[in-house]
Amino acid sequence: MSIIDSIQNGVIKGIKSLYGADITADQITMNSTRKEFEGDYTVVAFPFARIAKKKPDQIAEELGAYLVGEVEPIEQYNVIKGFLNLSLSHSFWREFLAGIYQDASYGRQPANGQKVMVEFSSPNTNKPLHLGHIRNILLGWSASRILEAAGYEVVRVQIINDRGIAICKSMLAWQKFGKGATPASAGEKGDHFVGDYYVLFEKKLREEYQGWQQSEEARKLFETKADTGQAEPDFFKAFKNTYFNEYSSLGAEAKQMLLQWEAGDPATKGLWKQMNDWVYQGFDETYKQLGVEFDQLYFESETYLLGKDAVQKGLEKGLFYQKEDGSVWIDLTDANLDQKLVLRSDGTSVYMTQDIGTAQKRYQDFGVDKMVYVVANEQNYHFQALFEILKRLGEPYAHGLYHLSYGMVDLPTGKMKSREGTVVDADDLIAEVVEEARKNTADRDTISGLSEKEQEEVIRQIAIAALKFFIIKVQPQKRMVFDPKESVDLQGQTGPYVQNAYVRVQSVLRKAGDPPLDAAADYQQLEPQEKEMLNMVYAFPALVKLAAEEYDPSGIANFCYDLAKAYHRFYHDLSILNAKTAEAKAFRLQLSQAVAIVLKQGLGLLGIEMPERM
RNA sequence: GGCUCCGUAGCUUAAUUGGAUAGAGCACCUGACUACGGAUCAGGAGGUUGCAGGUUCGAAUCCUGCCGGAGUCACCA
Repeated sequence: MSIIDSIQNGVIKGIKSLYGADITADQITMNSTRKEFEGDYTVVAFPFARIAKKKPDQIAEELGAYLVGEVEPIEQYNVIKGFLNLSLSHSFWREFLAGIYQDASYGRQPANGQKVMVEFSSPNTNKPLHLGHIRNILLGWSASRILEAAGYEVVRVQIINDRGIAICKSMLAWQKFGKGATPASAGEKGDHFVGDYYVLFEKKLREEYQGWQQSEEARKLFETKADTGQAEPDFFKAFKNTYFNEYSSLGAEAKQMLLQWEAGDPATKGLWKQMNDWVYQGFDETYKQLGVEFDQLYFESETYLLGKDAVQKGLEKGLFYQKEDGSVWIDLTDANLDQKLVLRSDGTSVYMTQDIGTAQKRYQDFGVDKMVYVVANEQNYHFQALFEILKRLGEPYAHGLYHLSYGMVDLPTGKMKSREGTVVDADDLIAEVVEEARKNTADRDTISGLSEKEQEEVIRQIAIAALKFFIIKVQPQKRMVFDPKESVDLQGQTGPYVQNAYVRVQSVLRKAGDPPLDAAADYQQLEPQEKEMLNMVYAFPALVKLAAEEYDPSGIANFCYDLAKAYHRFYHDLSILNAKTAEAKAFRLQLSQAVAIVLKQGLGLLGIEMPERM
């Protein structure tokens, strides 16, 4: 039983014995004592005023006296304006520390027998990954690590959007203009290579469209179809989609290619497979840089027809209804949602159909209890509807569905727009932070003893830490501003700052050798800096649990920063190896080890590695 | 327009889920050990928590109404 539970039980008993009232644990407001006051935990007495019919100060006083006698580790208390601050005995903290300072898995919960699937990244195959994907990937990866630490078995998946008109555009452009080039011959990463042909297609289409606008046909259309007063450029801007679908020869060719793909034409399929393979090789490099991997990939080309059976069954059960034109719908208005289409009038699937089918397939494949979808908040509505439908279909995992929704990433200059070329490329960004870390490392003489390969690895760890921490420290649902200049910062509230605290510990431990630390048990007078860290270390496992319940890694990031900060201060204020007594030295070495373990665990949950030197 | 999310120092952001004097970082200014690694530490300045009401012993947090921003309301994905 944790000390928090003990105190709560003590309060319940205390209220009963002092005032004869029954209360429950959730009526107790309790938190860590703020730094400026004496104590470890604080119980707020105000809520009991009504029950006890006394002033909060008096209640706090009486309850404090009761708890000191009742709950063993509580040694003393003080009351300030209705707040009861409780101090635990030094021996409690010494024993706690001795128990965990060598436990490298401290903070991890035992397996809970439940399985959760986390879907993240899920890119299209016609373009390289960008900053938006990075936020998605980092959130997905850290959420999965946190769930693991909370005791779940985790299955990491992505669904790859490998079909459709977009990839056909790249294929067509390559076929027409590529002259047989390959990523190898062009000396380019495969995803960038294929993305360039997508851009080329759009460029050629634009040229074609502009030429067409001068034609007789176009002029006539403008005269007959334009709204009165509509300027010519506005008209043609709005007309672009129709042009692509009905007039463009490039558009017709791309659509023809999509039809051939759907018909299973071997040549088209071959080209499609070739180009997608190039893309995957490119993606894999980026994933490797970011240190993420997946247990299972789902390809849309294999799942896009799923879900029709489910719709058919739902129709028979009366969950769905059919309109006269044959389209199938579900009425979600009583769930505060709309009527949603689940099958087109021509019998083909929509996004929703596919997602229903894919969820069912995943359950068949893995038998998971929960599914987490990491997808940007522009799809909030879609997932509400999807989850509601799966619930009504009676899917066994329906209670465990969660949409980990996150806000868009903006630049200091505003939104990222592919048309304006302001999209931040993932690989460029990674290269930039690595370069910055390299420069900073060169200014110091801290790792020159390592081999070149080891140095390179340390530089990469620092760079990736800066990037990841910068993104993960912001709560997911918030839209965030990403300033590339700040993201490469290695000082202040950053990943490298936290790494540095860990590296300091390692440095001290190397100097200390491996002395026996039994003397720590006789260390009497804990300093405030020490108690502050002990409180944090103690709170870590509960924080991991909370992060898992809320699918939110940002709290872990902020915690790691606070703990690192506390350690840096401690390190500055108090001497470890030259401590005045052997007891103090032993205790501080234990404490340093415990802090290092928590920092390594904590950053590990964010997907950030710890260097031993930096 | 309906629904959803967001609004905290110049900028980027916390706040233990309703608790004490709203806490950090960046940028700016001033300092620190011939000592365990200065990617560090200490100090200064910077706030009407978008605005106005309400609930409460207590509100950045909950409720109502405005203001501002974003997203979404497709037989697209």
